[in-house]
Amino acid sequence: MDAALKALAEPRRRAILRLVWSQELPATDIAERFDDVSRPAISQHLSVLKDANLVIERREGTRRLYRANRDTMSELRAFLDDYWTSGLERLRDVAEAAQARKRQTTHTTPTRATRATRPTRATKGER
Amino acid sequence: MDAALKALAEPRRRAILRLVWSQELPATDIAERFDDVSRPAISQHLSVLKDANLVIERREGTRRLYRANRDTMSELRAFLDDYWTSGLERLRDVAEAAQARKRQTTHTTPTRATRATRPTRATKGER
DNA sequence: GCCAATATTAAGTTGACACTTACGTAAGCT
DNA sequence: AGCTTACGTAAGTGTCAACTTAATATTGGC
Repeated sequence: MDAALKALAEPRRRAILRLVWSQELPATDIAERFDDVSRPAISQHLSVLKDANLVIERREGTRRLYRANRDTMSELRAFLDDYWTSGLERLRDVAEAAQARKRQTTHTTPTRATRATRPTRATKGER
Repeated sequence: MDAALKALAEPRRRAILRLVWSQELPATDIAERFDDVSRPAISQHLSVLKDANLVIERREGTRRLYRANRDTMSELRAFLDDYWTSGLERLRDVAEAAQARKRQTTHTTPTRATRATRPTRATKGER
């Protein structure tokens, strides 16, 4: 999902994905729509999209036909919908935020040494 | 919308956005959750998120409080839902693919002047 | 086998960007 | 005023990724 999001951050790839959204197209056809970029560039973009599972490649003779993988797109949407609101640590964070703030205003923090209540780190590992 | 998508491509920023999703937090509190990155780095991320309209900044004394801008998030979702399926030029593009291919074999177009017959390129300008 | 067509891979360049440390700035204390 | 806290900005660095041109697979037809 991380890969998909990163792949979509690039406008050119969104344009490509759009082209093959409702049509299967060979690489050449896709590259021809872009007059400001070389064919290898498109090929590389297609590779990224394929790795992110956003397009599906089908070989036919010497040609490679691409079409959007809509399933991944809906998975992505589900991910975006859930990601922020998925609870549990959500609640923990909120609770400790208040406590952290309180710790600060209640009294002039005597020292920084009171590290006993170390705050839970944000999840670096992306869930 | 482009900026929002690009901002979300970075995992750290997603983590930050998650932190302030249901709570307003001062910059320091946010930075404290990340032990593997410096405070200025977080500040820069917050700046990006703010530019992308994904968070809202509120000043209170010397502190700056951040919270997620959920409106932008739902706009983004709507954008993702519509972008690929929004028809019209979808069909035009497909139709003109063959034409573009044909035109290439003819004489090199002398000037860009023929605006009327100019093919609608894949939207580089994002819609 | 050889050639042409289709497309990716290799190698290198460039610009963006996620970081770092150092410094600047603004608001509240005492 | 001077100090501290809270935070952003400047400047520099290393890495990554989007592109280029040149070279390299595959496939199909002769």
